[in-house]
Amino acid sequence: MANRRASITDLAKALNLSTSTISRALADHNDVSEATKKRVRALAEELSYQPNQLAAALRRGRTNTLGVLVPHITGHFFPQVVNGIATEAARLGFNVMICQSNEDVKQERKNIDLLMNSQVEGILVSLANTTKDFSHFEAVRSQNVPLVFFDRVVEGFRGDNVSAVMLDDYQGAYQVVAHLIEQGCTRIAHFTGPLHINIHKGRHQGYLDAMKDKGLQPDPRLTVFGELNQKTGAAYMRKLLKQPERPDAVFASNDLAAVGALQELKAQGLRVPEDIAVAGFSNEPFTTLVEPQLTTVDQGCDTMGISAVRLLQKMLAGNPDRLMQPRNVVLKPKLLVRESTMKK
Amino acid sequence: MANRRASITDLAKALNLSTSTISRALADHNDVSEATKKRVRALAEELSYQPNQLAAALRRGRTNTLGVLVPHITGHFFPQVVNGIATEAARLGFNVMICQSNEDVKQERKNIDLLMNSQVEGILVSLANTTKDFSHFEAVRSQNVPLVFFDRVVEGFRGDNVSAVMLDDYQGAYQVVAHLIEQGCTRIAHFTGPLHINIHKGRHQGYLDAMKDKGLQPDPRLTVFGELNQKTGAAYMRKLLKQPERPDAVFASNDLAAVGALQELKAQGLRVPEDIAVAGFSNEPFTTLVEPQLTTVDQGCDTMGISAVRLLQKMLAGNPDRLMQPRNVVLKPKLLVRESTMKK
DNA sequence: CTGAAAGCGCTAACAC
DNA sequence: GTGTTAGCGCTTTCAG
Repeated sequence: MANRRASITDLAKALNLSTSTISRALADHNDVSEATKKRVRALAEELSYQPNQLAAALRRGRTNTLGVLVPHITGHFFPQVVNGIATEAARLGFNVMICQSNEDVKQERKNIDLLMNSQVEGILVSLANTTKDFSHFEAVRSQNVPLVFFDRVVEGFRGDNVSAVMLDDYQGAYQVVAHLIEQGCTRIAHFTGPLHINIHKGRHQGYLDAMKDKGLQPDPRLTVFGELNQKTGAAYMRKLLKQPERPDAVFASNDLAAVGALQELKAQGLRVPEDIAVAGFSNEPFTTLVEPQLTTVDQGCDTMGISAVRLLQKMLAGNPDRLMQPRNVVLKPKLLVRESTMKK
Repeated sequence: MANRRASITDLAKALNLSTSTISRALADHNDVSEATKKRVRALAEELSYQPNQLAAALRRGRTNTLGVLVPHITGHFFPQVVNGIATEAARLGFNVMICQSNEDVKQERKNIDLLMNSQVEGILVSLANTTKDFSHFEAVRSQNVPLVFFDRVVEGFRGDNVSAVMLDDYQGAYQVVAHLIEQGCTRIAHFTGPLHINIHKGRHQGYLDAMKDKGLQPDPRLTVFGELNQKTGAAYMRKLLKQPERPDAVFASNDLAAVGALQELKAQGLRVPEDIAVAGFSNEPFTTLVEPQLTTVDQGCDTMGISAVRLLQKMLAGNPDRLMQPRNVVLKPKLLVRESTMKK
């Protein structure tokens, strides 16, 4: 009843062949006669033989597996990127092992260990937002397991066989603001998160530079710093509307805050975009479900996953004695103009 | 430079000890002297030794890994369930291997093979919606690898060590409709997907029974069958509004269709819920972002994941000679009443 | 075309 | 406390 799984040895005994012949037959080597192959396959099928990857990988010294570590497996962004990773990895013949850190350095460290213990051939990581110490990546680097950071990348940790893929947040924000100005807006407010996080820093700078380049002086009273969610977005909007000179547009660094602003405006009887235009960032699925539909920036999540895997693949394929220089890929975001900013 | 990973053998040589002692020291066995343990640990640290799980698992005959197969890794529902699975599995000391079938039986089959080859100790599956043939699960069952289906379960495939976790869709729909009737609605329309899919069947039946139980005769012209998304939801609504006797409520079998209906109503200048109430199903994140906020049914995704793992754990822990009878867990959904149906 | 033999890195009897 | 030995299931020289 316990039905031990059939092994190559079992097949060998049953067919009165050696294990090597069985192994070769199953691998479809050309130096095995068709007749034997047929017999082997038939029996394998009959016993529903399943090769033991553990043993094969141990013997070969190759697992054909990539490790992925993300802060969350939920939400919109990361699952999308992971999907890109999984798809591209499958295309290249790799399996993928996925872990989440839950934004916790402790778990991040534990998962990196787990991936290393599992003998993955390369690792793709997006950092927990509390990660300040990178010692757990030392082992990865020192054993020359290629490492690609994506989206949330490290400034302080580089080296051979360590690369990064990120989005050009600056560019994305710049495009949004330039578009708003083109629509005739001049007093453009900006909701931003903490500037020590690279995405917010980039988006904020893009906002400032676009303003200046178009000859507008950004009014510091129109930039609001803080948490960015639906609630705070609404609160920030309310605050701004109380000021004497109110804005004619809002660019929020994420979509949730933009929706909050949108709802507050509607609640106060203001029209969007006629009175005040609103734009977000990330192209969350709900941006097409609110009214008016929200202008935002698409981050090409799949592309990020795909690029990350390709980068890894390059390091894997490269000459092992001549490690790859660190390389950064910066992806171009895409402005999606929708109703919430279309004045003309 | 190539920096081969340190092995137990390396440690043994360096310290002039046997591999068994090293192995025991690292595992913190009590029959190794503290002094030796210290030396071993120190060197292991220095060489940043990483145990090779492959070898250990091969030797032990246990991988401590559960396999998960979902139709998608994106969207809202599945990542949430997978999160529940991963969290509970971690709590129980299991690793998790996640695959997606992309709703394709071919890939489903391939992934099941992959999981079996990887020697997972149990498998959690939500079926691709095109899966009609279950032969690929035969191998799983025949080798007594415990199997838990969740959300999308099979009717035709059962056996020892095969269980299922699902949502009581009937109950959820019943609650929604009972609530609508309580709000004074009598002409309640229903948007449903194809009835051969168990979730739609259950929800439809819940709708019918709730009506009848409350003394209302469901009008067949108010039930619309078809694809359920934002676009079709709007279209179905438009169609219904053209009929002479229009509904005073709509219960859509998913949230996207409900939002479509909502938008159509607003576009035609009707008030929700005053003129027509609207309810959906699934508690998608966007249901609190639309206006009015959408009444819906929460499926307790995490709970589903957690239950599935616990069920698996029970089978794993059970007497291997006395296989566990198939068991089904049916989870209770939770009605979330929001603005879109609050008439009173 | 097939077989014998070695070994991937680790663990677990079994000895002493 | 520590060492010896065997072997998990597979692949891969090397011989024939």
